[in-house]
Amino acid sequence: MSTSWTIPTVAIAVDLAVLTVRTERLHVLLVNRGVEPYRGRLALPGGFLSTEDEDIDVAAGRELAEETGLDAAKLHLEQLRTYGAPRRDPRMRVVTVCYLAIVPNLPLPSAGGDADRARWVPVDRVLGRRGLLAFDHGQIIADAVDRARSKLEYTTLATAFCNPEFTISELRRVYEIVWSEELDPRNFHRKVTGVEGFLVPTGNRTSGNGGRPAVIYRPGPATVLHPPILRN
Amino acid sequence: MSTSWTIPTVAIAVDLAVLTVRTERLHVLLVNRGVEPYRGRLALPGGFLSTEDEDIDVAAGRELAEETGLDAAKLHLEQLRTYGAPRRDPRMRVVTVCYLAIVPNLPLPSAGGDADRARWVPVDRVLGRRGLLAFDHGQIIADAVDRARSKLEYTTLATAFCNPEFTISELRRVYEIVWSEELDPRNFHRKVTGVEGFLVPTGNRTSGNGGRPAVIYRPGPATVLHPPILRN
DNA sequence: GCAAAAGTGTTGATGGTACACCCATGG
DNA sequence: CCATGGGTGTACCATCAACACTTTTGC
Repeated sequence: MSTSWTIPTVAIAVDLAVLTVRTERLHVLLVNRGVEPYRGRLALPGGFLSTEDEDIDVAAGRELAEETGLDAAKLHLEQLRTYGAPRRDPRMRVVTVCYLAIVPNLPLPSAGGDADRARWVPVDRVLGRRGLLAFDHGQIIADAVDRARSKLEYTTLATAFCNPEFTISELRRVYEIVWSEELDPRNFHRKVTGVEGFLVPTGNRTSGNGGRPAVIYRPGPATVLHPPILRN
Repeated sequence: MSTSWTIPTVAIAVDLAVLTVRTERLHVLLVNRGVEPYRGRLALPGGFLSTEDEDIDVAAGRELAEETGLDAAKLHLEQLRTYGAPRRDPRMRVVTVCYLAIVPNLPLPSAGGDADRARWVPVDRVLGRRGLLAFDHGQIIADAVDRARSKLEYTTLATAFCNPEFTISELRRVYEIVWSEELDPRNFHRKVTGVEGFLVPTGNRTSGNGGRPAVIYRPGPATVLHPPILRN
């Protein structure tokens, strides 16, 4: 249970709550547990922290890159919370440092992985259902979704859900899907274009979608929204 | 380096950033380190987590009660962040789960403790000074102050700095001192009395301070501020 | 009365919602 | 031409900063 040190040691895990928007719903990345405990249930991707010289934030980024196949430096990744209830893992004392990651609608969630590797699950299918998720991962997902919903209001987080180039309609759909709330397209347009540094026009426009072509934007340098875009 | 398990173990510490307002300044509770490393420097109060069955949130509450002599259940305590840089402690790999606590102006910071026990230090004296604090505790205090400043805007956190009964002037001084910003007393009064569930009048008034007596309030049931009280 | 602190009323600026209206494309 | 989605103008409403003004105490 402990090492030869007089200071007791505890296992530390790093888990990821990776959120994305796909097929008009908010999804979370989950893996099928192949081992006990909670064998067969769904769990957040993650792993134990080694004693090697790796910052926990870096470890989370490495995990994220492994799971998504993308460069974690280009994705949104932030610490969410640390969970340390005494018997959350029946094997031993485990404290989990959890991270919230936001990724765009990836073409392949787990292209070159194992059979039972990560898959996207709609958030509203896992929340409120008991017996589906391992450990306290239901609570963690709920906290992650709360954080994401809240940060859409006063930060530029929504662009992390979008591809590198996107239209204002696509950005608005992110808000609507994450918040489960309809927004007025006209007022939304004015709000987001009015925030300095939020959106940078690429100079290109969409075509072939029916209707007037939309200006295509890239994320700007701003990280906070002045003024914020508030829910109801 | 590791136990008989294949899972390596790491030491987990729980540290507290306890903030209060006293003598018209924001203070943080610090202890003098009596042992290496960083012997003689100031550090946040805290300790290692044992493997015993104690939730980390509960462990933080116990630490807070020990340091302040107050019932932690009646104080504001929330998780701040977890710090896990590889060499933040030169002895071994230590990951620290940090908590932010807010307490009123206590009559005694460390009444019945050791000689070099905890003491209150003005925040503006420790921030930006190198060589004064142990470990990465300067960064942690900066994060704690940021969190507190931000939460005054949209939560009822400010009442946690006040005694159980307080006037609107006292509440305003909390905002002004934590934000380092002067507020208009008249508009502030209207704002805080306009938020439902923020303040509950006790029916009593102050006397003997010169000037018109102020109504004395208790904290109400609200935890979030609708509408928020914003900085400039 | 006078100083000091508490509390109210009012005005002009600003930001938000609701919605009428115009623009640019595909079919 | 018409449907569809993109984008602008505007009227009305809530909120807020600024500050004149009233209230209630101690001295």
